[in-house]
Amino acid sequence: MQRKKDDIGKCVEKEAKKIFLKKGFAKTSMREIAEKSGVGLSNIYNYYVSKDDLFCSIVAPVVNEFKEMIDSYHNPKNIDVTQQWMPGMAEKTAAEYSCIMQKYRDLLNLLLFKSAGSSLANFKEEFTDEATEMMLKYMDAMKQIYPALKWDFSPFFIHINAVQMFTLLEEIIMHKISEKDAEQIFIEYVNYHNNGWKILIYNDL
Amino acid sequence: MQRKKDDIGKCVEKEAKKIFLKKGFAKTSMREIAEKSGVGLSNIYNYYVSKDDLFCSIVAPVVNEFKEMIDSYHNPKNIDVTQQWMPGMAEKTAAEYSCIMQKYRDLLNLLLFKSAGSSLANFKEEFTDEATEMMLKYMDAMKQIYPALKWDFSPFFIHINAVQMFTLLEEIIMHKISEKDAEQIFIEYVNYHNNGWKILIYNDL
Amino acid sequence: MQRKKDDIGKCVEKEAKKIFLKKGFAKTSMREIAEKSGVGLSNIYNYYVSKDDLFCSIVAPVVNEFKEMIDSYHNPKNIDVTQQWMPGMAEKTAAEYSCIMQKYRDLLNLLLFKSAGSSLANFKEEFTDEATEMMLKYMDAMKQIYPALKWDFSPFFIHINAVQMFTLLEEIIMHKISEKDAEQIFIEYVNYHNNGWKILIYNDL
Amino acid sequence: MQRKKDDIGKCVEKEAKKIFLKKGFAKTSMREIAEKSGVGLSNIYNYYVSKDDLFCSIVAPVVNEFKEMIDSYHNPKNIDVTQQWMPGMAEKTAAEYSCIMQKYRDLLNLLLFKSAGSSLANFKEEFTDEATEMMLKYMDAMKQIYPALKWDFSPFFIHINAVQMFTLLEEIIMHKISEKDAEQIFIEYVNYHNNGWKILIYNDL
DNA sequence: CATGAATGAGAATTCATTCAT
DNA sequence: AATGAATGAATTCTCATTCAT
Repeated sequence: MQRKKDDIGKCVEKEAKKIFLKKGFAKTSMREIAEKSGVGLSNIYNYYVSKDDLFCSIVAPVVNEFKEMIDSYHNPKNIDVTQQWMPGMAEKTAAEYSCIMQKYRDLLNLLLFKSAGSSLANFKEEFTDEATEMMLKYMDAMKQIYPALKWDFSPFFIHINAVQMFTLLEEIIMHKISEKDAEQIFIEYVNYHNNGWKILIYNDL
Repeated sequence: MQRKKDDIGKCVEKEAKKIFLKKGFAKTSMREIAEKSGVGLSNIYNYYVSKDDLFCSIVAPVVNEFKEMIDSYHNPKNIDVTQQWMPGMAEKTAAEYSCIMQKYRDLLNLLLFKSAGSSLANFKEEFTDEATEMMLKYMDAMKQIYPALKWDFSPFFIHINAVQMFTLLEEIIMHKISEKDAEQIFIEYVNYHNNGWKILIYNDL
Repeated sequence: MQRKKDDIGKCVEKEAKKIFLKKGFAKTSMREIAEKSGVGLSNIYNYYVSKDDLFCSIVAPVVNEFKEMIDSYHNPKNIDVTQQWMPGMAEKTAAEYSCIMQKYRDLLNLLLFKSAGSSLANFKEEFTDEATEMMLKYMDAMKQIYPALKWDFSPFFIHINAVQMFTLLEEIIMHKISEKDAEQIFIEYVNYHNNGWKILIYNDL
Repeated sequence: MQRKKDDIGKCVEKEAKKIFLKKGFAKTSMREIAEKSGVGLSNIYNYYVSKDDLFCSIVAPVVNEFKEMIDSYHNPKNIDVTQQWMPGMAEKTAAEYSCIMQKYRDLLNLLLFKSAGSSLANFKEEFTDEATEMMLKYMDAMKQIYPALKWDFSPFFIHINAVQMFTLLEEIIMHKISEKDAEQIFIEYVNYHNNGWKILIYNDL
């Protein structure tokens, strides 16, 4: 009757994921997870500290990707402005989002729509806050290098942009847009906004 | 001990609003509302059919404003295309959102961030779906009048635009942007997007 | 807005009857009665001491008929055995039941099927107990007059007979037998049992 | 503090049975059952899905006996009409009822008198309906074999007979007739009615 | 006679989590 | 690692009835 540790973990997470997706974090009970996964209710607590811990474990891969995304921007060589001009950065970002969505559509669904009640309920907000700070630093760096251009955007404006990226993800998930269509949408979205950015940056010229 | 009907209603709603704002719908208990408002728990049920009913009552004003917004667009004279050119429409819409946000910032907060678990949990989605259908009809009408221009946008694209309007509201609320700043943001937002629209509509010319 | 006393009473009872019939005593709430009848909930208590009192009032006519039935048997002239031979008595009884059912089918429905939870929940039992005692006395009297015949029936046997009369009523009500068919059934029933009685009474002869 | 599963089950059911018997299903609270049985209120829900489930579990044995009774009649060899003449059938049926009553007097009491409010509230009606259908089929079969005799009884008449069997049970239970007396009563009852049936079946001859 | 406000006890059920084994 | 038993606080909601006006 004893399965291997990994086996149990995978099994519980797999079933829990299904139920979380259907009912959301708050309305999912540990009991149901136990029953559906065939693992003893109390045994689950040998693997996960709490319901929240279980949820976080499930959703960890996508959360980590986002964290790595942030980290990569902290790495100085990634802001080598001579290499990485603003629009290029937008493109890169969009590509990353797109990639994440392809790999983790379900988990994103969980994270963005089903996490109410969990400790990740505010993930979007927290992440975009960080991303905003990041971006502001980047802008500052750029200002040193191209002082002639306009780099003074309000934090709020930057934040909005970060969030709207998520909005895009949310819409694609919610309307079950196919991967192929989604890719196209990302490209269009970036083009659309790159024009916007360019106009703003070269503003007074 | 007997207060007037209005008194009770106001009192309960006022306290409930506070707690809903702090904890969200799901994590707020009727018990607490009763205690904080000084109204007997069971007595509340003489005024509101259920916790959900109470929440909806509190949030009704802003919900109604949105409904009226939709209704006004159903009224043919509001889509008098000869009078109401696309960008103008966007401006009008933005003004309406801005106005709603000024009047009902707290209620919007409830509706957009704290409604998980209630029957209004999907308000944003439902409203933007309706708004999208509305817009598509408008586009159709325009096509009859200006057949040379491009009016074929995908429902998804339209929907995104509707949702991003909400994203803007959400950001303003969440970051506690002052009314004055918010107004400015709305104007900039509309300008920014009007340019986008124009380019798209006059596309092939 | 003020209706006459009678008016209110009738109105409340009429609506209450409907609801009691649909849901039974226990699952009917005074609130619903108040709402459906358009009479203020607390005002109902000016007319009826309690929910139970209301139920009893509604059902009073049929209860009284049964009481009168009992009383009439207490009246010595109704047991004038020279006039009223056993089978005749059965017939008379059946006729009475039939008559009651014709006049009060709804109330019987209430009394027999919907009274659980009220003070009349055990009406059938209580009535048949009384009827049984009655009958035993009658048998005793008969024994004085026709000592040659067999009059020694167990109380239980008598009781069964009384109850089965109710069973008949219950079936007719539950299966919504038409008045006409019901009448025929009563006649057949009595004939069937009269034969039974005769055989038993003349047993050893 | 931990008892074995069986222990708990038995203990809860035993106490619940007592209370149900005293107060009836509707007026019995899970609270009281928990207190009296010394089992934590919420713990009961680890064994029984609901109050109704608990009640049904208690009463299951007798319900099953009735189900088996029905099933046995569905088995063709049990309606081997050459072997099983009508009166014999009646006798067999009575014997079965008698047997059930001997084994499950308390549970019958619950089922017939205390089940109001539970999902078994209409057990008698539902069972007799089924039994009636059964009997009608049997009559049809008999008609093929003994076409000269009268087999055309109205469903209602058949139903009455089925119900009266229950009435008998009810009376025996309610008046706490001893097992011995009850047996005698069943025999007399069957004899009494067998005569009735014979007369009816050979009616026109 | 009528009303709206109020009450307070009580209902079933849920749930995440812990504990002893 | 695994299990079944146990917990206890919490939850929404119901209801007959009373009271002040």
